[in-house]
Amino acid sequence: MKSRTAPAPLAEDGAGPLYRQVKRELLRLVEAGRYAPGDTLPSESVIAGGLGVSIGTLRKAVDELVHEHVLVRRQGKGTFVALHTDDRFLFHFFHVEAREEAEGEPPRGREYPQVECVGFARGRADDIEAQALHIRAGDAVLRIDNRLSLAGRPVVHDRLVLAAQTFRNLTEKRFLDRPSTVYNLYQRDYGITVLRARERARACPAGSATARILGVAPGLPVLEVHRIALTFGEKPVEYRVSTINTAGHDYVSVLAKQH
Amino acid sequence: MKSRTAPAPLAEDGAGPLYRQVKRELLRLVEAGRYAPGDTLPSESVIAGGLGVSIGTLRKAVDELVHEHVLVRRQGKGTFVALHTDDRFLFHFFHVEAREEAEGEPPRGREYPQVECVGFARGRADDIEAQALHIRAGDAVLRIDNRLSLAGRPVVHDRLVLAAQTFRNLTEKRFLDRPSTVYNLYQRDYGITVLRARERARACPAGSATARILGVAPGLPVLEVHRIALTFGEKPVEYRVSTINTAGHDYVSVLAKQH
DNA sequence: AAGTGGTCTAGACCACCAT
DNA sequence: TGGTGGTCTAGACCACTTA
Repeated sequence: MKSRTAPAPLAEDGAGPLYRQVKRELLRLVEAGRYAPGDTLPSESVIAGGLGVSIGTLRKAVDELVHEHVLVRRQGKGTFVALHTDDRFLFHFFHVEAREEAEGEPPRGREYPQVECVGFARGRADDIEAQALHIRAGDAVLRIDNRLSLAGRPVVHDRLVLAAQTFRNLTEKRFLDRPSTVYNLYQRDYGITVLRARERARACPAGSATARILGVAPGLPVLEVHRIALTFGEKPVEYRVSTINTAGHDYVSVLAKQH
Repeated sequence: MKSRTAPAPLAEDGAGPLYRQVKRELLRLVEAGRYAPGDTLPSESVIAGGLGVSIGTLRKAVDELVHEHVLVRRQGKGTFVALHTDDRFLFHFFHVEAREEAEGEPPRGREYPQVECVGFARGRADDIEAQALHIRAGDAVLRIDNRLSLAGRPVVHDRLVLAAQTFRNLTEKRFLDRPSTVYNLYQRDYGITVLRARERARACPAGSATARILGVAPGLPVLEVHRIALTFGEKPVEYRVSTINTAGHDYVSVLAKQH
């Protein structure tokens, strides 16, 4: 969809540099759904004119939003509100990779996990879930269990916990029928864009449920990753516990700058 | 130290946008030691003039280098080659945090680890170490074992493996007498700046050596983090295996943008 | 050819720091 | 007070996409 109308001029309340005010204003428009995921924004000169700032200032604001994956620029085409359909986004949040065994192993690069839903239940939040999702203990939640396989072998057990109030009418069928990733579902059906996530990892012995799902012996050391996915305003959207069989795979991360 | 002289004009070979060429040139000067860690660079207008580009273009190049932690800007003072003494850098590479136990727990924020050297030995690289450090199996290496404690309790066993050829004359005494972090030692004494690192984590049972160092039962699930620290040109500098007792602590990471 | 983002420039002014 | 980086502007031109 195309958003043709330019935004109204900035209010005068502005704290800090002008380009930050512009950035906050754009963020506000995206958050409010004025510009929806996938939309083409008005051209830079139109936005700049509408807000009453120079194009250089507008560009600096957009630069930061692009860097934060809120917007995407494509030369010659326009500026878009980021969509969670690209492969790029999948690997932004999926960090499990096969370990290169011997030397002669071909570096197969990143692999798509095959996802299989093995549980979909409604329940009441326990203390930990409530704290993670900023809801009250006892509030209604959805608990979804998935098995992720790489090269045909089960490697990860994901348990997703969602506030039922946020994801109204989310049924197992709707969940299974999603065309793309889970985060794409959140965005497309609930207007929720996952911007970033906090993760904490620890080693622990496999519990019986996980052991069954992954096909390993109970008590085997596995990696448990607790993730809280956040949207605008640091609001928690999803609490996820990933249990990873690290016998042949690693949890991978890169520290500091990529370029 | 102050670097007063402006760089020479850019060669004409330039591929890509001008600001990238400028960035490469500045990077080259830092790499070559022309601007050393801690140095004040010439002012932006002087550099821009020397290179024959506008100040805006120079600033865009510096922007990227600041973002990659190669340079640091301080308003009113100047632009500096980044030093690895700031606390900021410590936590850039130290990602272990106490788990908040119950609700009433005070959020103590990040804690400095207390480091204790428990081993310093010379040896020959095995296949894995050689591959990690881009040297040949059998080449001379240093192996340093440290115990890291948080709030007085041993939590991490670090084994550092370094190519002896890169770190000539590094003795146990010199290592112990370092004034600051290990990465600061690399930079100050060997001119090696660690820019980024790749890490791979997995769960496994504690080996006997680690169990002894951490004071846990052998076989307890622990988190093993394999890190390769890189300097300019993606050159590996250090191979480090951190073994973490995750009974009361987590390995923490943030995905996607921080701002 | 027209419209978009990407680069580059030149200059004015502000905010901060040292002296 | 003078020098530094930080912000903002206005305009020219380039590179890419679409029609």
